[in-house]
Amino acid sequence: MSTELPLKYEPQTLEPQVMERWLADKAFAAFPDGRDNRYVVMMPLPNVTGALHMGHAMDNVMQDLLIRWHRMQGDNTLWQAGTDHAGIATQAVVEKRLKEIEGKTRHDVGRDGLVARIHDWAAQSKKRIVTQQQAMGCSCDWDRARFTMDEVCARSVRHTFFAMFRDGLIFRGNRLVNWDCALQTAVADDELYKETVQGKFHYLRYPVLDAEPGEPAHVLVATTRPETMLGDTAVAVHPDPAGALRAAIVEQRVKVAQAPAKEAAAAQAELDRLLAREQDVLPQLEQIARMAKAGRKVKLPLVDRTIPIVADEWADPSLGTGCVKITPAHDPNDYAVWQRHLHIGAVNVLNADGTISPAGGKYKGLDRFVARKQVLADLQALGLVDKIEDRVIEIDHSDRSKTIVEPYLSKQWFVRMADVDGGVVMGRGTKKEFRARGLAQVALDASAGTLPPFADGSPRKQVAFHPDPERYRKMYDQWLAEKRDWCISRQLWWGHRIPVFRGEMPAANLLRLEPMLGGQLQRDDVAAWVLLPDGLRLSPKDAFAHLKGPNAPTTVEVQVCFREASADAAMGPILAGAGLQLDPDVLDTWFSSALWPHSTLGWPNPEDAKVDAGQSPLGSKPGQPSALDYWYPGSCLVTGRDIITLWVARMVLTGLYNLGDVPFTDVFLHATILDGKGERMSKSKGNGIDPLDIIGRYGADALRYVVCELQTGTQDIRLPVAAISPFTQPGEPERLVDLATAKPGPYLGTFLDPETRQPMDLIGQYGKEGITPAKATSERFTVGANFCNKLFNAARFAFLNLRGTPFRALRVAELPLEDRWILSRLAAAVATVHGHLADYNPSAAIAAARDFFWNELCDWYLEMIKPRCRDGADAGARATAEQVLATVLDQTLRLLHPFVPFLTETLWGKLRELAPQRGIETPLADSTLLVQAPWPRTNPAWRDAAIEQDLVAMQQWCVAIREARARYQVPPKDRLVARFAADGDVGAMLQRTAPLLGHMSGLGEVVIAADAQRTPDSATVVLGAAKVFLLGVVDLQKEKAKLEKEAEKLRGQIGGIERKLANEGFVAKAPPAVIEKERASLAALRQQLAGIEQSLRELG
RNA sequence: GGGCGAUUAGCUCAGUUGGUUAGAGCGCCUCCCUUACAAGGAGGAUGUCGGGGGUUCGAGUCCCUCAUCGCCCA
Repeated sequence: MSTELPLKYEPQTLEPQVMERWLADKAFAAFPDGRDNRYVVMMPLPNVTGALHMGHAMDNVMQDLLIRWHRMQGDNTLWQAGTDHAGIATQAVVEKRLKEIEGKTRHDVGRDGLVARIHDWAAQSKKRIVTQQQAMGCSCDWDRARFTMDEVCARSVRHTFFAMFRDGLIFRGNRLVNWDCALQTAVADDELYKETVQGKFHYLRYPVLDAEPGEPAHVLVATTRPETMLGDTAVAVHPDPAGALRAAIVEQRVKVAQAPAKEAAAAQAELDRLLAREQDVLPQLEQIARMAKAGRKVKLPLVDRTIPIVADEWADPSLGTGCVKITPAHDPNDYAVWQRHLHIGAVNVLNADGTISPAGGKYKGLDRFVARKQVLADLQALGLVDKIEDRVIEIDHSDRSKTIVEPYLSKQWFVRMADVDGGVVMGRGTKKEFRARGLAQVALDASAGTLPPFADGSPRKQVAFHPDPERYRKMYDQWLAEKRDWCISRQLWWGHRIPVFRGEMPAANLLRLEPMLGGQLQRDDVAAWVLLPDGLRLSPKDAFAHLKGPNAPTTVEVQVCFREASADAAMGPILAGAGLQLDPDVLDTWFSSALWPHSTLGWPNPEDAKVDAGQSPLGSKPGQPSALDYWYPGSCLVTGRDIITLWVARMVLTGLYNLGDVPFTDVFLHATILDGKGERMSKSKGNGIDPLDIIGRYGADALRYVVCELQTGTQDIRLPVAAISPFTQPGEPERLVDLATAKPGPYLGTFLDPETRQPMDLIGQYGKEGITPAKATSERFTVGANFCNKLFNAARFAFLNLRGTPFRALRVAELPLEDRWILSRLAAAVATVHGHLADYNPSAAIAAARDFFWNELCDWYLEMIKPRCRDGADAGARATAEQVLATVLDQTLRLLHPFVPFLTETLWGKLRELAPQRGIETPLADSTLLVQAPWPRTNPAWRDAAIEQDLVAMQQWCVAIREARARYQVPPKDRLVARFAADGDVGAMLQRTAPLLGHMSGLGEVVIAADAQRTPDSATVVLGAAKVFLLGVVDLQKEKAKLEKEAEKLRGQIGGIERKLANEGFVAKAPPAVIEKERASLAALRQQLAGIEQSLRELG
């Protein structure tokens, strides 16, 4: 470290120097060694879509806090860094730019071309992210950074897919997805947003086939999307319309009875409507329900299909026509009806681009919105449109393309989460192998602690959540308990391609291949399945047998997967000859992220994992285990609540599946960062602010301090954010624009400056559009900057007084009072901070550290030793003060280092120069860099309850005297004469602390005597049973008013306790200890009141 | 619609198993540029603990209910 400390605290120059030093020294690098105590944190990999925001800052700071804390405790500590390729998000960003800048679509540049461009984008993003993380002080092992698409991770993905495919856990099936017709891909639920639009509700008539006398000629249904009728496969009616309607009426009656006045009319109107339906609609519904039971059918117009009427509770007799058209391929609820009535089938009438498919008959090829008009016109011409109503509807839109998404039935790949007959082998081939019922179940067992023990009988580790174990475990368990299959395919080009060759072929062809394939299929690096047209999936062996049997189908689908990616190129052409093609889809990003805790360590084989040039190898060395053997399972996953299901659960189950062990034992769920409006910060909302903006203004330590302070428990954090207006003139004062109230600008992430009405760009993406960039700030961070400034100056004070005095072995018992006190408080603070960190409570930890440093070390200790540090003071006393000061500063810097690493590291270097050996009885263990120095340990011998008690009492007197000085406006430099009227314990305490008390409260002369007398011009301060008279300051009126006020307050408190003690119930039922406590405090308060009343009498 | 949570000082948040008249930081008011620090020091003011009901000798804390807000899942 540089030996010269600047005069002022300047994080902007200091922090980069410190990080440079850490990186040059490879201070964060981890290597397996002989230590058994390990600490491993796998960074929740940020995605390469763009830059990090404050939510990531929270995540990274929490991890760095734990990592630095454990590193200092001597654990072999690995913080695994890296990034996620984030399939759809990244592809969408790059496609958007391609369109904007070059006017091209992905089809123009082709699959390889697009992927190459995304790689370029990802490389830039990764660089930016690392810059941000290093600026925040993240102490990751940068030589091990991974990317979910690099060779090491890709091999893990491949081997995992292969194993699950071989085990029958991965399969291809039907699924209703949200289809983005513009991007031509499925989008996830969290990539949707709803928009309310003015739409229409169309009532359509479907003619009843062979209507019998008395039966309606038509069934009336209603829809907002008439073109979907082309895909209808049934019409549904409630099986018991009368009962259901009756139930609705009863429920509504209750609502009417309970409705508050302002809602009464609306509730009554709804009840009236339901009652009317009993007359108007119900009779016909009853009849249709009977028809459904009789298996009657209707004729679907335009496509001339005959479809059944089914009885299903989805059809609500209190809504619409009471009957519902069922389009399983294009509506989630209808899909559910299909699952209950499989015989009705499903007809997909859309192509991937949103045009009508051949199943739509003569509408084939029309865009869905064109088809909508055409279908409606044709139905009208046939007189089958009953009426059309205006209606406000909410429609899902794709966040990526901003277009309306369509529910769309498509074939997707899934991981089976449910239990499997015969179970699933976990950790196959490892020493930890065991059998589980299914993937979801094994993850449930991990949180419940019900995983089977290891072969040697020792318990398998489990997963615990913090800081609210029950709440978070419930979230995790409830999601997993559904055991819903995990859809892992995405219709994208960016990602890990699904490594399955598949295609249909005549059964005869397959049989002809049997002699050739027989041997191949015995190999353990090839897996294949044969699917029969009815969906039955058979192993090749069973398939050959089946195809030779009596009910053999004519065509089958064959799926083949190789364990090694290299086999694809070799086998691809051969398989193509048999009609098998590599599946075009890619895997869900979460599939590769789920493997992160072991893929990064080189699974399946760290010995030959191909890391990048210059990176730390993952394999074993003579006498040292591989990275995987040494660091798996890891320790703690630090992430946000929203990711519990998406990620935590999946990491647990893949870890167990591949390695037979959990990926980590603890999950720390930190708060979500919200903006000033209380909305979650996110890239897609454009309200995320760049930590670098904050760091540039306040410093990384200030950012970290505040982020730690904000992390209290389970409470989400509101962070009001302002823009620094870029439209002020030079010389004009800075103007902050509150983004919670500022009007939004033309693009996401832009706002209007209220003064100039000009737009500002807060996310730095609209330079091309000519929008002025603006930096964000939040005044919350001044607290952190102030703290750092205080620390800097306190250390500077110490440095001014440290003169390289050599270490001497001191005996604590012989030290002056203030030294013994600060050592006692230090020991307490170390224990408290450590305890709060162990409880995953950074806010309480930093508050405790701050309280010690500021309220005890700075406010009292540094002031108390000033007399000893002055020139001319006793040399021995001064040397002792220096040694204690150096020791306390040493321990304080260590204690604060995980929170504010840059500043503490800087001060550490200077401290080591000025006090090369620190310690009291013996020298403390030293380290060149603080980042690698040992964490302070509580020295129980330093704790001294009696001295702490004395000092607390002394401080109370001091504050009371200062308050009197403030009240009488005694100038700070005036030394007062004080007469303490005290004896017994209080008198003894005052005797012991008199010199300190005198110094700290500006007393010139101190008298302590049981019979001390006031002078007429004395101010009186009463504390408990004792008083002090401050001579020569009094203003009689002020003095009386003050004493009256104190007396009044005491009378109030006494009254409260007296009432409580007079309450028979309290005395009878409260625990004796509580009653005793009340009696004691009553006595003390009465004594104090008596003292004040006496003083009042003396004043006349 | 189902689940999980939140609502405490002007702002952002603490408040452990129910137990004196509820705390912190920021902001605010008064005084002080005292030789580490004005990004500081000394002192001070500030609350119907979202509304209503209940349990209890005693409720910010436990229960019910309503309102508002957030997150996850459908």
